[in-house]
Amino acid sequence: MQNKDDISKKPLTPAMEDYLEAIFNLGKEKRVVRVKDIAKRLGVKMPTVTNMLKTLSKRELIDYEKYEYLELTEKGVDVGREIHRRHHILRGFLTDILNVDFKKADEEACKMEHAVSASTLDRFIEFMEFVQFCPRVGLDWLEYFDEYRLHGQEPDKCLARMKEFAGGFKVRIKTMEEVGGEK
Amino acid sequence: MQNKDDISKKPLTPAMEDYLEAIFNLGKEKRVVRVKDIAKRLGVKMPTVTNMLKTLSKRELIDYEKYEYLELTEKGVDVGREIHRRHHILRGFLTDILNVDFKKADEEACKMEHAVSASTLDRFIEFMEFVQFCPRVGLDWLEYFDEYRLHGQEPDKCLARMKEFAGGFKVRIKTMEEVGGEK
DNA sequence: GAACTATGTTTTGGGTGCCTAATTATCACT
DNA sequence: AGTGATAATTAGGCACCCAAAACATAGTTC
Repeated sequence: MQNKDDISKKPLTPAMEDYLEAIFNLGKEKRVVRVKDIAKRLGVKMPTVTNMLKTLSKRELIDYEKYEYLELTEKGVDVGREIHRRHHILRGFLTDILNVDFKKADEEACKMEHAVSASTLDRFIEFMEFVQFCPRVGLDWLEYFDEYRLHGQEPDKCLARMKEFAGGFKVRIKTMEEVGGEK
Repeated sequence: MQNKDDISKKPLTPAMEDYLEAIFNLGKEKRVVRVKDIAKRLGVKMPTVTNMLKTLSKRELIDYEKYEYLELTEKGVDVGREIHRRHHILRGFLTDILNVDFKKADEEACKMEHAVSASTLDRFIEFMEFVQFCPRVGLDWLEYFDEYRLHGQEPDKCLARMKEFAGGFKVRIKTMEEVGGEK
């Protein structure tokens, strides 16, 4: 009893999560999931996959008999979906907010998804919702960011935009020492 | 010649980067850096540190003779400073933008700092600068985000705030399917 | 039904990163 | 100089992740 519980309580390693995500995604793309496909998707060799499948099977995250098809268990699906969700959210943040190109965003999201806690991930979601939701920043605000990025710090431009729909008001500009810099 | 080059080209592992960052920070805090201090800082045992020091020494990232003081090489300082900078920026993003509490932000920045490329990190910096810099979103905008987080989606409030300094205007609200959601 | 092909598995081994236990070096003090 | 406390190292082992090579299974083709 304690033995079984111990197994299910052990935290998953990042690699396990990657495999479950890959299997989850392949399961949605194809009729059956093959060892070969998993290997290709993750850029590893087939024996490596076989090993991991045995581990995942012991953990009751997949149903798997050798030489047979494999399927995620209910628990496995939960994990796979959660990791896929993280990936999706973080990639969305990188592409939509920070304007990172898709390929790079996809790669980095794949690493970040193991570093970020559930609660912090929620903050990412709330933040992205907020950006879209609050009229003060939503709309074409992100386009301004793009301009800012590409043409350097031009407060006049940003100010001018502001004044288009608001009266003049005081601007407080913090020094950037605390944000960026090692000097 | 090829041998030596190979050594310097191999990418650093996350663990190596953590050690270099720790040594870099300790070097600024104390007169000398001890194995014991590194172990305490990173939450590992002393033999583990000794092992890693040998590795880092082979890579010419530290100068180190056993039982003697250790120092970062020029190359080691560069890496240490860069990692420290990443840590600082990402933690700043988590605390200042997403409102994650310091302790958790510090922990997660420590993992994220190995996942994010230099160029993406620059986007983080630019974004944070932009938030402070552009009067349209700077100022007390982040306080609005906090309210939004804590009291749920209340477009009226956000709209009301907006109207305080701008005339009424149309609001476009995107569905969140693409941002959050697995359903 | 024998050879061929695609796919999956086992065996063996390497690299990293961590640990414990036992050993050795260093320093301060009398 | 000798002794004890502190610091650092060596030795040995475990978990995780990967890969090359040899072997196993099933299906196809002639």
